[in-house]
Amino acid sequence: MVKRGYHHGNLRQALVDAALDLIREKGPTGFTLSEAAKQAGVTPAAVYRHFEGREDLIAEAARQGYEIFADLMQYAYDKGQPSALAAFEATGRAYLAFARKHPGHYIAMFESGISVNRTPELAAVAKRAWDVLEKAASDLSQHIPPEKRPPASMFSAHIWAMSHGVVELFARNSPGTQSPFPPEDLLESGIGVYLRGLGLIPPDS
Amino acid sequence: MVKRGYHHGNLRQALVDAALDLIREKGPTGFTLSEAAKQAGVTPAAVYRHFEGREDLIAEAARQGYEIFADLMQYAYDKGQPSALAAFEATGRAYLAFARKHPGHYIAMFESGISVNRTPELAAVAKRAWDVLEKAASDLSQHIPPEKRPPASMFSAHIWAMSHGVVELFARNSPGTQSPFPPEDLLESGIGVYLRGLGLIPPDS
DNA sequence: TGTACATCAGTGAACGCGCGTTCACTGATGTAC
DNA sequence: TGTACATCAGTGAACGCGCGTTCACTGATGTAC
Repeated sequence: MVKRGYHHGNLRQALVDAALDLIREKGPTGFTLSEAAKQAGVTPAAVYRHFEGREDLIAEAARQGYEIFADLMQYAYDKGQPSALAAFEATGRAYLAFARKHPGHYIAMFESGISVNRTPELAAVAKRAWDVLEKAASDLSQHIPPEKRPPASMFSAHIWAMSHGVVELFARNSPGTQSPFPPEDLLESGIGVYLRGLGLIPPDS
Repeated sequence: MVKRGYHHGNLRQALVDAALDLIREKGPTGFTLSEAAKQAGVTPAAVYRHFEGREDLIAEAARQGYEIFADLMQYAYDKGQPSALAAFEATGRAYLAFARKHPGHYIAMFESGISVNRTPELAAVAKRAWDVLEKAASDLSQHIPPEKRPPASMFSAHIWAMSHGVVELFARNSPGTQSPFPPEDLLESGIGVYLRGLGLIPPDS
């Protein structure tokens, strides 16, 4: 435990961390500025030294999430090189791994209702993450004859949609109750079938 | 405009309808029991003649949504008969059509945080909808040699995940900003690639 | 058909609560000389 | 090295608000005779 007196030292980040905890535990609805302040050991009013308000705090949590997310995607992509297929599949797995490992960030990003266009910084970092996936899809589609090749943006949108759907429906408690299969397997097999449909892996495994 | 005096006549349903409107407009967070009551032209206290409370009202909205949803899925399935492929594709389209046409219901069902296991009725009707999709997937997979055939529940989970992902990311305003493609096209092409991957439609369209 | 009465579906006032936000303030820290 | 002072980062009290919920009530409706 770090000693502190009147001045906190790093209150801004402590508030973001508290917000992430609360968002994870209680959902974006249950999160309150006052409680985040309390958890950081500080008066609600102190929050206003660092953020414009409640929304601004959530937005910062989401921004940090996108930053981590983009880094993870980039790392997965790099690690899969030089195989375009390996790189692509690694980014798919990274998506789910991120959702699992950083649920607070994930919720702040995708379920809190804050728009990615809220600030230019937020839009930029979201685009960075997205671009990694699109790059991986683009690399991979070089193996498809040009006349049969779907646009990389469509390709990656399909994968993003399936990944997001698996997370929302099966990797969290909400409406899909529990999954009939582990979400990781579900996503991996789903992407497998999809890639087979594009002729990128052999028709029979 | 229907005349009414002291007694409303059909307050229960009027409250559900008001809730659906508010949920659509302001999200599940923005929805308040008091406002729903006001919109139905009634005192907040009157709500308690018909519902146990706020959550119960949302749950009823979700239940009605699942009812409509299951009916739509069933109708699409039936209409596609006797072709298993046509039936399956129709259910996929029905998913997106439902989300578009009944956004309030969709949000209450999938984004409001209420659990499908809240009541037996809710669980039952959700299962009914889900079973139609699984049946369609099961019919269709009869055309796959048994040893290569994925479990129908996995098959349908993939499709559900992609459908849900497309809706969440691209058919609503939230984080995917706007889609690079119309969501309907995105889902249709995604499912097409997937079915090709299962060998259910010819490799080259 | 008319009356008495039970039941039902609403009212309206009140409650306690926690929220986000504001404000003047003060204690701690850093810096110029 | 010591002192004066500006700046910074917190406090704590207060605010107005709308929320969900409760309660005793009353007006409207339906039914038995």
